[in-house]
Amino acid sequence: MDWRELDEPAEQVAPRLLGCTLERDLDGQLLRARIVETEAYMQTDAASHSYRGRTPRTEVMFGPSGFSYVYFTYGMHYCMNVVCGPAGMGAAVLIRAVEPLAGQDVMQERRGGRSGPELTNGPAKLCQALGVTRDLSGHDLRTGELRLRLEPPLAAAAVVQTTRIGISRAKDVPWRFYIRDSPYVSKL
DNA sequence: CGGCAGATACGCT
DNA sequence: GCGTATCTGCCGT
Repeated sequence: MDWRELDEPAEQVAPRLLGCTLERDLDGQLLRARIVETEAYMQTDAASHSYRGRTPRTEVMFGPSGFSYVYFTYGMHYCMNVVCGPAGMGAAVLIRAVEPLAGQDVMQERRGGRSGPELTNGPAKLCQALGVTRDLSGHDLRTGELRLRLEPPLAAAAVVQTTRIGISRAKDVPWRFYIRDSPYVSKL
């Protein structure tokens, strides 16, 4: 596991995180999930929270890579990012969808009884399933109650690159990546 | 299954 | 004040 890979620009880290796993310790249970969809956000990017410079909320995006950036939006949802490089730049990768690997029963409970892809096929859905809130923003993903495990990179042929979703600016930038044919992708 | 409205609070202008 | 890196339920096809 070489965490220096996260120092690369977000558009490079985003596809790299596909196939990697998230581990979450919650109420004595271990939850595991495989990342199947990501989006890159760079400081020079009008759609990024870091675009207009440092603020208390986005400070963590400008810090070292390998930490989480969790934000609250639409008055009720959390979304989680993996902070990446280059060092000193406000860049991060949004985790848009994951595939449950362990602890599906807990996730189902947390998701109001839903099952299958509805557990985690969206950035706010996966945060609800995994119990990720703003308390975990700025958390070191190498250790503690929420961890990222780097797995070997996927073959390029298994990765689809396209435009991002749910934004109003820089809509044409192709920085959304997902695993081809994964049923857990938020939207094709 | 696709489109639309409503929920609801926070950060930034 | 206003817009939001969203989700859900409800409607129609």
